Amino acid sequence: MSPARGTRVLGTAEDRREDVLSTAIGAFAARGYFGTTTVEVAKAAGISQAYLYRLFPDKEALFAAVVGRCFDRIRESFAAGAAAATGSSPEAVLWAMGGAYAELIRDEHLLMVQMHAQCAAVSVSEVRRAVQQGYARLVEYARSVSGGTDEQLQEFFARGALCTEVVTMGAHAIDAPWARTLNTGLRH
Amino acid sequence: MSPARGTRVLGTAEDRREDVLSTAIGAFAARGYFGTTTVEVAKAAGISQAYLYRLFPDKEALFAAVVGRCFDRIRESFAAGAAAATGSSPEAVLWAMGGAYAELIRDEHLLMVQMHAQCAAVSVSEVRRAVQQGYARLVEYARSVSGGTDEQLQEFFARGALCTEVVTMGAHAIDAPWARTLNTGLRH
DNA sequence: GACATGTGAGTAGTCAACCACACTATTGCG
DNA sequence: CGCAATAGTGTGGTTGACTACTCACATGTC
Repeated sequence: MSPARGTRVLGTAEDRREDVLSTAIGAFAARGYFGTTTVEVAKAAGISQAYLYRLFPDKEALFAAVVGRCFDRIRESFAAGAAAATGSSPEAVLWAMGGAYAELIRDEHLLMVQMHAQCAAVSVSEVRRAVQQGYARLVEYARSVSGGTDEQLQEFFARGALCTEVVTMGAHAIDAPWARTLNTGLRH
Repeated sequence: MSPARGTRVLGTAEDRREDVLSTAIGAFAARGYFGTTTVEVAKAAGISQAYLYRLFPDKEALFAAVVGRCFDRIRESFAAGAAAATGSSPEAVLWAMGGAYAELIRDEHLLMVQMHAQCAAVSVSEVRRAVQQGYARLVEYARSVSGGTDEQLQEFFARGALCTEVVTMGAHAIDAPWARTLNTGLRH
């Protein structure tokens, strides 16, 4: 039965948590863990700050959960890329995963949260744990699905790291020799 | 003539600014632009917060200056490495510069400010300008002194980016397959 | 006397976290 | 079925601590 007009409709807390995790990526993207207020996150999710604090114990846990969510998305994109790879050599699979990742980060918010997570990892223990665990899963997944060597995997993630740096500093939109050097062959 | 005992000795404002730029690297390292207070920076430099604001117009200019200082140090380390290179091939020179850089970041503070600068670059215009300019100089310097190709230079900076990520998340101290994969051959 | 170096004591505003309370759904029971 | 008790969803308003930035004033230097 559909609810009467004008009355409030309640969802489940779990639904709301999902909403928050999705919208908070956009909220944290610009100024990261320290520079983003919990009010901004709540507003982005369309809930009150008070309720945000009922969904997550504190700001640290909230951000760590958002970071975990970002890693999940990346892992999913790896899987999609690997599934669509033309060929089964490590090179072909890694190349396809890189392409899927490049597609994923067309929305730059995710990339920036990734960067901010690295920064917060320095001094926020729960975030550091999330980043380490996220990377661990990413590396092992990439290894298992591609069968690449340590060197190939390292190169793969090094290019990802460079890509992140280039985009956060805005070099991908600059037309100068130094920027072209960094951008060469990068599919952001 | 040495000043009388117990009286205050004044330096020049320029000296103080230098002090601040050096000590502020340590202050900003842990929590970055948004997470570090100007009081902390002043305390690290041994001056009052009020005087800090006479030396720098605002927090943004202060942090941008600190970032510029970090890039200067990196450039110096590149020069030292290049000077000590055994051989003049691009590979040899880049390898030597990488080694000097690895030596420089034995003090992890510099590396972390570098990371935080990337993050702040997303939303703080003056910092973004400092990062772009710093990278531009770094890339062009590395190119001119090594004579490397775009591909070689890109690989060089990609490994630097990976190194930064690994250290900020603490993976260089972890003994697990995924961490070893990322660390392979990295001289942090 | 003129100017530079340097500080204590603010101010107006912001932030994370909390609490009392209102509203909605579900369940138990006669 | 009726209806009260219970549990879950959601918010306005507050608080105490903190933050970037300022100003009047003191001290040292030429």
